[in-house]
Amino acid sequence: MGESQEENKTLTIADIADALGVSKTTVSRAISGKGRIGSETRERVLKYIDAHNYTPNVIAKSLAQNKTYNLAVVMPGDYELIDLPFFQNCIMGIQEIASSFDYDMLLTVCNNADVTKLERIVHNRKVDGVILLRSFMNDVQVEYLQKKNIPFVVTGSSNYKGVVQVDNDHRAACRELTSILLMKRMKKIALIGGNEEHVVTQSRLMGFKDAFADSGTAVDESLIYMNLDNPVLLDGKLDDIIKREVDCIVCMDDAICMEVLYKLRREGISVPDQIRVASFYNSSMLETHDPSITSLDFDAKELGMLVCRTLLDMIEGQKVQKKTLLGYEVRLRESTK
Amino acid sequence: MGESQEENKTLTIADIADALGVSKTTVSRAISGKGRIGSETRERVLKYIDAHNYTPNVIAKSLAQNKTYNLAVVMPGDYELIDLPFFQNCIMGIQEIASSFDYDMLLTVCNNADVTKLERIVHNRKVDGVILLRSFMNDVQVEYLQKKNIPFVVTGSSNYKGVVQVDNDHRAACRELTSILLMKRMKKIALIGGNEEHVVTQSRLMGFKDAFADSGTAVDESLIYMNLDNPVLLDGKLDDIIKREVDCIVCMDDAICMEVLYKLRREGISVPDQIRVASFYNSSMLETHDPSITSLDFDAKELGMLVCRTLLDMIEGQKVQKKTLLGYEVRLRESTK
DNA sequence: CTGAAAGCGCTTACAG
DNA sequence: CTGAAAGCGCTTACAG
Repeated sequence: MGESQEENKTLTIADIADALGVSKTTVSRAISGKGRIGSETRERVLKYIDAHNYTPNVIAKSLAQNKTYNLAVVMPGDYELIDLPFFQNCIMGIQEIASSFDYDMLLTVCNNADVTKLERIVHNRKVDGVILLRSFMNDVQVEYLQKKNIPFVVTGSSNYKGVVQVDNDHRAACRELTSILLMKRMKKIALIGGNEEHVVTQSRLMGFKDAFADSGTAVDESLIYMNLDNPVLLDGKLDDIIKREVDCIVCMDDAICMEVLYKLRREGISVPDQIRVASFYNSSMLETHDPSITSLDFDAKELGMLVCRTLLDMIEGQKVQKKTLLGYEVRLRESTK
Repeated sequence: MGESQEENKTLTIADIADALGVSKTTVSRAISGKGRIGSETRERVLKYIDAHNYTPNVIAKSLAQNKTYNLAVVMPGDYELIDLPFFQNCIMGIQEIASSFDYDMLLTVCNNADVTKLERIVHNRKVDGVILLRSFMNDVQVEYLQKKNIPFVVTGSSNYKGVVQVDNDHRAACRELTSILLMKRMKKIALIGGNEEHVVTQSRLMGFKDAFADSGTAVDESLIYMNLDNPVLLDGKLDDIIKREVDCIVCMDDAICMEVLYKLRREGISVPDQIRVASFYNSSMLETHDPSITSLDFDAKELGMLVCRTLLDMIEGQKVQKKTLLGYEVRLRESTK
């Protein structure tokens, strides 16, 4: 009796203990690998588990250990379409690492203005840690998480003290690309940037200025146009920029770059003959564009993987590096010939 | 004594019971609203909870109720870039509904060939139900979920029996758009489709054929090109199609449509003067394209919301409609003038 | 209307 | 090396 194998009845640790004539403690130890246990006993338990296709109840484990084996990933709600591949690849990277450690990923969408979704998740104790996919100069999410003292990592850079961050080295990348443009004897370079509230915008701006400093040239501040993530505003400014007959337009991101290219086409201005164009970011759009557009290239998936690994380390209580910078590549293409 | 309010100590139901001099049972009932309880007692408990910022421990609740308050959303791993906004909007819709019912969304990426990630989640009992963002003619995920007898809903259509599905009415939409093209006296219409394994591809094909049947015209099967999601293959076939001097090219999705437009531009063939173009799907790419491209428009966010609502109903044990069809809009633009 | 008690399926001091 | 027992924070028959 009791020997029948009902496939549907989900096994518990108690069932296994009964079947094997050992205690639940022993079974638990065999599974977790913690605590002393005879290797022969362990083998027996493991073999039984394997044969009967047992999986521990993660919820019960969670309650006992006060851990959820879940990560929250916060995606900004106001993304540009063109940024989607970046987030997506990043998420793929996170997923890959998380699941390999038996963690799951709880995705939520938040605007910087509205953190209630994040609050709910944290307050409900549904996650062991949080990944922010974007950060702001004034970041309500960061402040909330710091206050709550919950492990979190920012994808990108943060100006807040003590925040663990993993980023590509945007500053160095923009510096290098800008230097190349300067070396190609472009004098009047216009820089068009988006939301100044994004930390990455600031990094890019600094990299741009670094290059000028390196070359001993003064930056013409009047050629730096910021906060032009709105297409209508941008369009107006572009009329100015075109009138000023710049050698090159450098766009801080691809959403802006696409608008610029669209405008130039409408105005019948040819790239690169009449004006050069480059972008500080790289979507596949730019690569297949005609002409192809010079840009910077970052590996979003790798970034996601590292962010996730860092967060898991923090959760396990290991020391982690405050700030990790990943590489980049400069893609010189036809638009700056 | 015991009156000090330590902000950091997380309250439990037992603390509240103690403080109020009632039993845990009573507190639980006041919170859940289940079971008989005096309204005065309930008020007292609720007031205390509110004042002390108590949130129930969802994990403990999960264990007791054998429910997780989590949903899994499975995103295909082999998506086209251009489809990303669809998935994203869908996910936004799901999120919105889920969180309003205090459910969270566990996102995972799976190829049809590899369901191990999904299996892990289900096996670990981390979710109460699953949403599949895409389905296949032969769908390992569907088969797995059916076998496991776990509530799930498919976004899109499924040919499997008994699967709950929410979809836009692709067939009717394609029928209507095709009918319009036929009425505009286009005779030779080439249809270019992607992966025949996707259920939606079949629906679109049927809609296309419906329109011909309606108009009493025979479909020229030789003008129907399928499985051309590979750009290189597509390019070759397009040479054929161009040679055959069709009036119009209808693309089953926007990835294909972009390739077609790219090819036509390279060949110096003007749209719509020399050839008309339409797409059975609508990305923002087509709208801003020059010329703008006639296409079908679906509301992905609405779809996501309804899918999620349906799944939640299933989880709560309510009867749900086997198949729900949502509307669409035909966007006639310059490319079929 | 209310409460004592058992239970959900694990983990983990503690004792041996 | 192994086990009995308490505990994680809820829910829910059952009894009153």
